[in-house]
Amino acid sequence: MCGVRRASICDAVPEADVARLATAAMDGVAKPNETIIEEAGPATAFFNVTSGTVRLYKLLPDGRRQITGFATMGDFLGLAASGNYAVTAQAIDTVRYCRFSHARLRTLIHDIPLMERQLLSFATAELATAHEQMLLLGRKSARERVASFLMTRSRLSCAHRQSATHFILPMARGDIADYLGMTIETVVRTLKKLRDEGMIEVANTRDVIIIDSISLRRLADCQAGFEPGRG
Amino acid sequence: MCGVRRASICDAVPEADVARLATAAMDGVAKPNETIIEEAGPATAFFNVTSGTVRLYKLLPDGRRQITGFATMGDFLGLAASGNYAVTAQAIDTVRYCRFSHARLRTLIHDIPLMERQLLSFATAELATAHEQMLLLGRKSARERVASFLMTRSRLSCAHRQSATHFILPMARGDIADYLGMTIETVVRTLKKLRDEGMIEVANTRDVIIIDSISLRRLADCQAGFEPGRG
DNA sequence: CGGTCACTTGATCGTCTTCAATACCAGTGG
DNA sequence: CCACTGGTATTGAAGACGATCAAGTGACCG
Repeated sequence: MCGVRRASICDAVPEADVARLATAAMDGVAKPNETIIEEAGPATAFFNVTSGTVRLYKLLPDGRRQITGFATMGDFLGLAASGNYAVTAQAIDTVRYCRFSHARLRTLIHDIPLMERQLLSFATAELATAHEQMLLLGRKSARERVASFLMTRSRLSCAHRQSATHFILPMARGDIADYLGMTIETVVRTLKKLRDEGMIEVANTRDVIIIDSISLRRLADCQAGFEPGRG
Repeated sequence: MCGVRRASICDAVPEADVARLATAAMDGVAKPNETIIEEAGPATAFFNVTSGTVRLYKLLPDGRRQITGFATMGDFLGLAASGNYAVTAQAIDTVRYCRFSHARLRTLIHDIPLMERQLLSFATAELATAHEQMLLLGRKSARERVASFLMTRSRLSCAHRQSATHFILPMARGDIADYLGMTIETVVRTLKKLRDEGMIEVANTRDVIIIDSISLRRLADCQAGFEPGRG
């Protein structure tokens, strides 16, 4: 019995089918920095995160890393086009999840056709997020990237019924850097600058308070003129 | 009656259902630079490209553009998570397509459940491509980006039953730049350098011949040591 | 305490952008 | 036929943004 009922994939599943879902799922826990799925590894299961935060990333042979996203409660891991996973998924903190083997999921999808629609809907939403991130990586400045990141975290906090102006970052500077396509140093300097300019407050390196959300949003959305003379 | 039979989405549709598909589809043509779907516009239809090349992009308020991908024969446009399109789709050259209204597609999916699986499969493949592009945009150098782009075009040419070493780029330098997250000038200079180094040949700005595919691939995959002293 | 690890800060460097000029090519009309 | 035009491509010079390199700080832990 796992937290599957509260998770996004299963929200649309009729109450009557939840029991059947539960029999197909298996609980699991991953410790910090434990790898849950590995890029290019054979795709044998789907995962549904029930708590904690996961980093999804791809590596280059020389070690350069691009984090393609973070997964939290309700998110879905393991969609694979070919028979192999496209990205590595690694626990940032302690992560709890439900695991569905492909074989079981197949029969499940057969029994609950709505499930497939749910998966398509999830994949499509992910695709839109990926496109947004491509815009960030290809065309935004360091300032704009960090501002966008903070606004996204703020929205996420809000969606989890928590404060939009005060939230805690589960990931370290290095994760943020590899997510935004920059270096740790530039992330630190940019955060410091936003702090000095009075847009945000940062405590204990993980604790963020958004002071001037108007300016921050304008910066994240790349609307000019948030502060004349400092382009 | 459109080229729908040859297109990827419908490949898996039983021959018997093709007729039903055809009744739901409507032919269309887009002239160069004509917009087919618009970012944030209400999503009312799906499109299946049958010939030509489409650029998919997002814009920033100040005009910066990120091309998220190119669509060609067999590709699918218009997957939308919310009720609105995520990216703009614009014809590069003359584009022919099939159009399915959402309403009709819905009944179609009801009739042909396999269709939904096909859509999910397409979306998942797109997602993997997007992740690959995020790695490129966030972590690769200009040289590596251009090499990756050329290798991708080579693979595409190959998949279309044409030469892997000689192909024609349907898009202009500006499109390549906005796809790779760089400027036109840097694209030009990088291509020139690869030409000077004997990896490729370029004629008429659109005609590419890959001379040294080993080195080019090594560069694209970011494996060091392709040419000592010129890192 | 001495160790490690993450974060922060400073100085320097290089890649890519920006700005500007020029070349090129197709189409148009004198 | 040839100037003229508009768009795309190319090349050069200068500058900026962010990366790299290096040092220092602080927290946590054995």
